[in-house]
Amino acid sequence: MLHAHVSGRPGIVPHAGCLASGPEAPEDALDQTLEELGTAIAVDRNAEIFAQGEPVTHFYKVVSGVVRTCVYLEDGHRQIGSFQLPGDLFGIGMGDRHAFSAEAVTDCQLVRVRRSALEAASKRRPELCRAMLACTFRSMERLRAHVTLLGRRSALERVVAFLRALSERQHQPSVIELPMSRQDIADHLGLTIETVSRTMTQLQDIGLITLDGSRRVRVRESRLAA
Amino acid sequence: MLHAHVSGRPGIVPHAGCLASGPEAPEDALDQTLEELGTAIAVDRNAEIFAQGEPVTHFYKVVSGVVRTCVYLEDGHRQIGSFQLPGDLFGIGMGDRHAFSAEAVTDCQLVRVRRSALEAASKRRPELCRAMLACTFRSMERLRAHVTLLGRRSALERVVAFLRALSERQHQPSVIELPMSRQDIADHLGLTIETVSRTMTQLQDIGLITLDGSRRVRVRESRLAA
DNA sequence: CGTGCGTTTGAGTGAATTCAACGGCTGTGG
DNA sequence: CCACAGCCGTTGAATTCACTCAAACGCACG
Repeated sequence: MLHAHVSGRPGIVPHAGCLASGPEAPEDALDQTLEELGTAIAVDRNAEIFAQGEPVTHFYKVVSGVVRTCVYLEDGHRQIGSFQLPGDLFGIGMGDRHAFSAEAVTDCQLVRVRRSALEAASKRRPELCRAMLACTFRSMERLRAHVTLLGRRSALERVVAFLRALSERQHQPSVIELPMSRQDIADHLGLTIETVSRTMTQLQDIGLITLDGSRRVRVRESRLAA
Repeated sequence: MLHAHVSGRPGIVPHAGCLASGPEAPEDALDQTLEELGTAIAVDRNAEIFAQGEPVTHFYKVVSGVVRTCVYLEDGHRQIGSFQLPGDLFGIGMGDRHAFSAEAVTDCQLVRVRRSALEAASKRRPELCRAMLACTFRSMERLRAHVTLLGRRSALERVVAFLRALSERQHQPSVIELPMSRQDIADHLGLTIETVSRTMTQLQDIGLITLDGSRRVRVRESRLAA
């Protein structure tokens, strides 16, 4: 079911980090401003929020659900740069055109803000600019961590790191809900779907995790040590 | 370690893929401010500029030479996130501690600015904050491009992309000077030194490039097609 | 109770790594 | 000026890990 249903119109802008960014002190003002200036929209699972190459007209915040930002390569491959979880901002950038696409991994509730509105507000209120800066830096930290992950690590290390990152943002750290498909995970970690699957079962065989269906992972022991 | 001669440079240096960021319109103010507030320093080849985990006290701009920013992993591996070329800024971030190290690839002339000084200036002058934001966004674009590169591409594609990015920042696009070692390139592309070497000679066998010593590459034909 | 998609599992292949040795440039000291 | 040492880069051989191709499984949905 590929079908959009973005109340209003399709969207906007480049994204943020690697696996989300939680709200924090300096961003409270930004967060609040987005809510004030923005409008709530609903997006269906797998719907496109904005496409690579489109003009950047809006910024977004995830209220509920999960969003993926990805690049489609000439050879048909897809690279998922990051997943956005509730509380994360994405689409904030400077370019006139989106460098990547954003798509809903699950049904989503988003807040959408006109780029022009946010820019106008940030001119009046310098602290907004500082908040955006802080937000962007944190996105960059995560992106950098992802570069390190993709650099020279085994399939097992990648999957473990991925699960750990997810678990850190979950309420119940010992039970990880995977909102995305194996294909999504593979495209994020630079692996194939088969390798992700094999690695998961390998982790189960080792005794690190227990698979409860394909979308739920129970973590044995307290921690996923590398 | 102190050495001046920081003439205001004309705005040049377009930037490229995953290699640094060149000054542009919105950053001119930032660029100029750095020169005003900062002091010139010289750094020897392979010297450490700052280390992972150290408190963030300064920001830097490359005047001449090349800098690498890298992360050292527990297992001893090193991941080079990016190379900074003349005109590029680095070390700008929000955290109290550096998430990565910076080292001189060649002898370098840098401009160093106290973090506190820049922050104070940016409070007085909102346009500085906006300039930093723009600068950071561009860094992020490059980082994102690098993630895509590392995701799922062959050694040949990685090396070609790397050479292309370098050539785009070179005065003579058809002659690429490599300031860094094979090990540096390998750690940047997520490959081994042997694979980088083999791929280079392979490119030469194909007829795409000519190696003129290990640090100079002549590009045959006009373009390095993917 | 089928149908279809996503996931798992299997077998074989291939690209990049590891291990190992050689070659060549640079800089230093005789 | 030449000889040598040390480092960096290249090349070779064998191995390994992830990929490709292919088929079976299982769960959700109609």
